[in-house]
Amino acid sequence: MPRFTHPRLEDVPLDLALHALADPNRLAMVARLAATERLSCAHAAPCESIPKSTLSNHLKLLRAAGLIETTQAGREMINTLRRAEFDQRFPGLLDAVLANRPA
Amino acid sequence: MPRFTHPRLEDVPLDLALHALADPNRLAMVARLAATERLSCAHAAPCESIPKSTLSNHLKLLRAAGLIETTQAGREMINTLRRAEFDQRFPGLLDAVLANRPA
DNA sequence: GATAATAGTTCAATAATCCCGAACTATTAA
DNA sequence: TTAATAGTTCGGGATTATTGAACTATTATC
Repeated sequence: MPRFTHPRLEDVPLDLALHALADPNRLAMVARLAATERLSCAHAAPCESIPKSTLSNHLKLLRAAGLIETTQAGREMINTLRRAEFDQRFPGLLDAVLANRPA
Repeated sequence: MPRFTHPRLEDVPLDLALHALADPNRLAMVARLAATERLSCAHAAPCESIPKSTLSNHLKLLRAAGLIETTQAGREMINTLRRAEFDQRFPGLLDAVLANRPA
């Protein structure tokens, strides 16, 4: 099973971070993680209708953007927001984005 | 000659705004406009090497995102940042993005 | 005025990305 | 062992991005 590689935040360019956030589904997942701390991939999904492979791809993108960390726990993958690190790298950015997210 | 249509900011979804900003060239243009107030398309370009058609397309995207307004002045198109409107629609967002932009 | 130059748009074709079903892997449950 | 679960990876079709070439409108020059 894959052991994921997580980038150092200093290696994440702003563009990549913005791109990761510039999608309703991904942003919804980030918002959930911001509120919930730990979520399996399936539980992080914004809705049931989104296919597994698409979801997996979204989470991969969020990982590459330094937004989430994924660790294996049994047969689940547990995702957490790398909030402190992300906030240190891009001060105020995630707050501003989340604050402007539609309800 | 085209008379551009500019969206009402309330009709601009967050995703579109973030997507518009999630590109180094477009973000550089926004930063220039934030500093310079009025720029023709060519002068808004972040570098010489970027082709005209690409530049035109970038500016179209920025318009669609409610970030810039383009008006014709002679044979130039003058672009200005719709900062007040954008800030009202997405409070703190543009500030946060610009503040985190690489130098 | 005609001609050329300028500033940018639009079009069309190629390149790069995204999405998602199908097949696969690893772990737990029966 | 067999089945179920949780997710990844792969491949191809659909979408989007990039850019050269042709075009349009405006100003400058002769």
